[in-house]
Amino acid sequence: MNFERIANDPQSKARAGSITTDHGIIETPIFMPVGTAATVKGVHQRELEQEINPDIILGNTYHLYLRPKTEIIEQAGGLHKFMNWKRPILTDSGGYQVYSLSANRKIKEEGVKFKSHIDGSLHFFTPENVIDIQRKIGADIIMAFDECTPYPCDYRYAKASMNMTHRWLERCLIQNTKSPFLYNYSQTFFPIVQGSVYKDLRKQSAEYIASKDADGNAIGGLSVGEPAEEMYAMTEVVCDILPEDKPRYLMGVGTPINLLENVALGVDMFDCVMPTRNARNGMLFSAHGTINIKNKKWENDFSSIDESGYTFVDTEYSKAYLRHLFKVNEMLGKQIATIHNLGFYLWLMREARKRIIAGDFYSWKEQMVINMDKRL
RNA sequence: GGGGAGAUACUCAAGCGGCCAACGAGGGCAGACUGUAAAUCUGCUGACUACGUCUUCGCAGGUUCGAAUCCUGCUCUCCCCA
Repeated sequence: MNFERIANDPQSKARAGSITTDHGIIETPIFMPVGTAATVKGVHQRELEQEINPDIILGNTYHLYLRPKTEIIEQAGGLHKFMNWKRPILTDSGGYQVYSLSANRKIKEEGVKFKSHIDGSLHFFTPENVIDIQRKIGADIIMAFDECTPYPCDYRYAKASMNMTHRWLERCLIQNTKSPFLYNYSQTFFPIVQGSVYKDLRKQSAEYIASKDADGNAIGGLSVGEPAEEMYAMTEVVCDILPEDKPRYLMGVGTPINLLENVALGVDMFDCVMPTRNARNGMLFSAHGTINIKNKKWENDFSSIDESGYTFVDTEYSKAYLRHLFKVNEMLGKQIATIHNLGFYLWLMREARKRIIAGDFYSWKEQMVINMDKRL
């Protein structure tokens, strides 16, 4: 994997770049749609590729390991072939499930014992076997096994958790060098910065992660309930330490405004379930704010979903029609909303990239943040 | 014609003397959602001059301190037999 920096914004720390992988080029900044269970929920691969057009998507180690099971993906020849997606894929390690499934797991130094949310069976994730599973899944970018620190979190816990994530990183790195690629392309490993909302911990963690000289670095443990200002403060601290010549991935973020603010701080990659999950729940994002398409006010609004036309659904369907589909709980409504939201998110990042290259990103971002901070 | 059952809020449907403005579900209205246990979850849903008041359980009377609940009559609906 190779990262090339193409432009820096003169008035912020935003940068435009290009990541080359064996499955294609990723132009940054990028938003990566989340496809946890080998599908970006509600979207056909054809629509994803041709309409939404992201350079890379996500998969999830924990969920794929449980279903369909790692071996099945291996038999299929890797996740790309299994799900018919030819562009790059990044898999999260299951570190987020350590956080989100906290009721069903036990953390120890050796690893994390999970009780399957599907059948109650016991599973043990370690830094080593998580690397092995990700080998078999075959994502282009694989993530370190970490603990996504909860919020709020006291200093002592945050520090201990961060240190454990660092120790786990050492083990991930060893395993990553030991285990050969299983398919005919290479996989890149990203370590993850933790440290909760404590600047000194974040600084310490970022320095530690930077010392590993990985091909890309991730910032985890944010967007877990903390105020946006705290998130920005942490990404700023961390981005200033992580190497400039390597892509920076802010995990799990976020709202369109979060994306732009973090791009301005030097983040290159994002992923978040928000555009897809919220779409299924009737929330649409746009350059002028968010709308809840289920609201009565759209009942007889026959204007197009979004005149900007990021994807075909924006201009081919009206708000009134989309509201109707939601009211009668037709699956097409969720599909249309998902395509729209992802189309918008991807447009937002492409536009940011253009602005960075053009040199007017900062003023554009400032105006966009104001425009998007509305409820329509 | 004979016998039986029933009418409860937008709908379906509990309640069968006071804890009932009335369970529950649907519908309606609104809110939440940030490395997806989420096509999920939460709140409100008789009216108001709103921590109180008023009007509601087919209609009209009655019994009772007190009725959606008991009694009488009426109207309507459904089922069975002829």
